[in-house]
Amino acid sequence: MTNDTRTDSVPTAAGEADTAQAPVAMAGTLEPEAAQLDPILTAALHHIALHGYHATSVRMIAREVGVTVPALYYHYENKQAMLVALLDSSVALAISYVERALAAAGTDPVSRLQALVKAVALYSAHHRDLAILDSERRSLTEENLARYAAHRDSIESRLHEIVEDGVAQGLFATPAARNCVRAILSMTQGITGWFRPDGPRTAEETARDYERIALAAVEYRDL
Amino acid sequence: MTNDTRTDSVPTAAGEADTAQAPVAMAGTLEPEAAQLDPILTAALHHIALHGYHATSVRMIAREVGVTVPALYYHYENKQAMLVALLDSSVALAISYVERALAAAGTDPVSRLQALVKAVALYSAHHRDLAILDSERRSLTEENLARYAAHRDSIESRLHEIVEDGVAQGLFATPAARNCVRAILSMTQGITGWFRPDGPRTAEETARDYERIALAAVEYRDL
DNA sequence: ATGAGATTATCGATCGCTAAGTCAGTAGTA
DNA sequence: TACTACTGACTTAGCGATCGATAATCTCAT
Repeated sequence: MTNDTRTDSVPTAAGEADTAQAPVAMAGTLEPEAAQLDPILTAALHHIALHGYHATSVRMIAREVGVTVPALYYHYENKQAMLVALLDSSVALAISYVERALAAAGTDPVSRLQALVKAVALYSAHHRDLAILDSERRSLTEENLARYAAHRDSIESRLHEIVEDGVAQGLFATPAARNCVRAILSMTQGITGWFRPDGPRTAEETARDYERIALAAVEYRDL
Repeated sequence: MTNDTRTDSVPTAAGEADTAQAPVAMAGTLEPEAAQLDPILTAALHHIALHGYHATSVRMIAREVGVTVPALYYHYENKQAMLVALLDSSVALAISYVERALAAAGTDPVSRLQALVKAVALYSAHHRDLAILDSERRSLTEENLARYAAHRDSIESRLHEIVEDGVAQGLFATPAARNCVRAILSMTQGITGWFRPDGPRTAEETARDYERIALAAVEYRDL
């Protein structure tokens, strides 16, 4: 009972004292909205992102929350339901980044490609734990995986449209659009693997690098 | 105690007819050398690549090999030692791909970049199971991880040298060499996530796409 | 008095791992 | 050739710990 697949987002103020939004011309501001996770999911995310789903026991989660194990099962049907809820939140947040960026990006394939790459890069850097969860999708049951994959693929579809558009308009010269899309998404999600918030460069600087690399990858000639 | 952390000499003489060993180092030819894994590691690889280290029990491995659990412990000190042996094999094979390709590539940064990307791409496509193991490195103990990371980083260092070289010679125009290197490696390793040997395109065709994308990414102007 | 939300206590299954025994093959000795 | 000793490669049996999950009960605020 009481399982909920919806993403409950309580719109409290995102108390993140982060660096100011990048004043990039014509690109909409992307505010990292705080992922509103209940204490159980927060603890689950912490452990799963660090050690993986199968290496995380419900007892670890309960201990971190400060409750006993059955309290977890009052809110979630089983352990898998917690992973599902986390992946739902994760993909929802990623898509909200992308939608918001594209909505502010106009119709030019160049600025749309930049916007999408910036969105995924900032999401990957600002929400590393959630973004890393993507690698835990193989622990989903078949139907849960199918649902997740559908949402996830929507981002790839958006990117594919943009690249095809750019090729059709003669802006991008890549002869391998499909693999270009895969490459761009792989490399941008790869940011989760090395980016550290206390590292030498900010997420915004990193995102700008990746925007340029992505434009170069599709062989945009006027860089 | 039969402990032995180094290259395990375990029954390898499984009479399996595999591809002929042809250590030919012709320019542009990368012979995928068969990964020589004993039956235990073969079974372990199969399960771990599919479901992950922590989701794989020693009983599953034993069952697939056709022996009992203690037989596994006669050859490997513990479960972790099997993962270590697999990751050792994996990184050794990857490096052998890269070394062989670079040895045949001359000194031109363009052809060296192509060679390295081709090597990693073909490794990722031809040995998906081994390549996917990279994501299991977080299940290593601290010192095992350090050893693995050192080997793994050597490939990144090689690529970084090549890119810096190309920039110094005015061949590559990228203003973000470090992130370019990360992006190229991420995207190329990402091939393991979608490539299927029975898919519409061969590993070699895919590798050629990625060579071009990588050259474009470092902003090589004469594509 | 009721129900949301937590607790105590415990279930059977499975986990990684090991002590001790079996047994075929090989080397050494006469 | 025949007997002995030894070793490598396994098996049977089972250890203690932990796993995900549940039944029954308790505690309050409404």
